Amino acid sequence: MRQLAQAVEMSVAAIYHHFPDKNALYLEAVRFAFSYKEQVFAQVWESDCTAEEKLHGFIRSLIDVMLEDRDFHRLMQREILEADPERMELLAQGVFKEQFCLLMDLAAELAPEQDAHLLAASVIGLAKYYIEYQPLLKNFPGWKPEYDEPGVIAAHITELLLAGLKTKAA
Amino acid sequence: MRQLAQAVEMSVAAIYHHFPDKNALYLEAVRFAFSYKEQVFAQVWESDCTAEEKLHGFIRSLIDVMLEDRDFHRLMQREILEADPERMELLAQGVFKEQFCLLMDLAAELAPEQDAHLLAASVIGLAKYYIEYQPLLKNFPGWKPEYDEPGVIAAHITELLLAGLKTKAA
DNA sequence: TTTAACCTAACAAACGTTCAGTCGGTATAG
DNA sequence: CTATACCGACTGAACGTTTGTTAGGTTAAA
Repeated sequence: MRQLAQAVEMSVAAIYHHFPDKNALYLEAVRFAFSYKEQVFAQVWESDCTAEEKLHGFIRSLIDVMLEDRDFHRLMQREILEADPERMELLAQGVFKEQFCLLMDLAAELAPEQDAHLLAASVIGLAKYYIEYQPLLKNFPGWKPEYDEPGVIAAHITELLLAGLKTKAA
Repeated sequence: MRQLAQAVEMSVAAIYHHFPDKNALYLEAVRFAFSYKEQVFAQVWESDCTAEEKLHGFIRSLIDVMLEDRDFHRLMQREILEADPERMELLAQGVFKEQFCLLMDLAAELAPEQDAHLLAASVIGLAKYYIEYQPLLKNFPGWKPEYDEPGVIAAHITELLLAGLKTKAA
C-alpha cells in the first residue's frame, strides 16, 4: 500500500478514503485490467473473413496481448492460480465467458462434429503456453530465435489445429 | 517460518539451524518436490510400445501427476511465474530438460519433417491448460462432467495432436 | 456549514532473523 | 574410570522491519 501510494503520489490514508480495504482495491484493479483488453478481440470477431482466418486472428491477438503486457499476463495467471471457487466464478462470468463462447462458436463452425468446448480450451492452452513458458523454453535445445516472433508461434498453432480438425472431420 | 515450524513440530530457530535462510529452504523444497515426480515418467519411456502409444502415455502421466497433487502443480506454476532468468535456467537444466528432450525425440519420430521443439511444447501446453484452468472452464457453457476424467482429456489431446501431425506430414 | 479529499502519525500484528543458552552424546586427556 | 572439552540439535525470547489499517485533524470547494 505504501509503494502504491508513492506511485500515485498520494498518502496511504487517501487510498483508504477511496477503497474500503486492500482486497477491494486489488479486485477493482483486476477488473479494470481485464475490461481494458477486451476491445482487442472485438475487431477480430467483427471482421468479415473466413473461419480459418478468424481462428488465426484470434490466436495472434491472444499472443500479442499477452506478449505486449507481461504484467497483465502475470496478473491474470496469478488470479487463476490463487482464486477460490467463488472468485473463479466471478472471473468466468464477468470477464472471460464472452470471449470463450465466441471461440466455441468458431470451433463449432470449423469442426461441427467435434467437441467445441475442448477445442476452444485447446486454442487458448496452446497460445498461453508458448508465452508463459518462453523464458523456460529458451533454455532447451532446439530453440530458435524466430520463436520470439508472435507471427511464427501463431502460424504454428493455427496450422496444427486446422490440420488436426480437418483430419478428424474426414 | 512460524507456520512451518509448527507443522514440523520444531522451533523456528531449529529450522535456521538446518537452513541458512528462508530462500535456501524454499529452493531445497522445490528441488525435492520436482525430483520426486520424475520417476513417474521413466516407465513411460522405458515401455516397449509404439510412438503413438508413448505419446498417449506421456500425456496421461502428465495429467495424472498434476491432478493428483495440485499443491505440487501450484508450486511449479508459481516458480515459473516468479522466477528470474538465472533461477529459470537452473530449473530448466536441473529439472525439466531431460523430460523435454525425450519428448522432442518422440515428436521427431512421429513427424520427422516438423519442428520438434514447437511440437513438444504444444504437448505440454495442451495438457497443462486443461488442469490449470479446469476450475475456470467448469463455469463455461458446454462443460461436461466427463472432463473431470483424466482419460477423456488425455484421449482428446492425443487424438488432436496425432491427427494434426499426420495431415501436415502428408 | 457541510462534505469530500487529503494529510501526519500512529497502531497492532506478522514477518524474517538472531542471540544466548540448554541438553544429550562422544571423543580425548589424566 | 572419570573429568573435560566439544559437538550438533534444539529452545525461548527478543530484534528490527514491514505489513494492513485507522484515528484525528486540515484544507478547499459547494
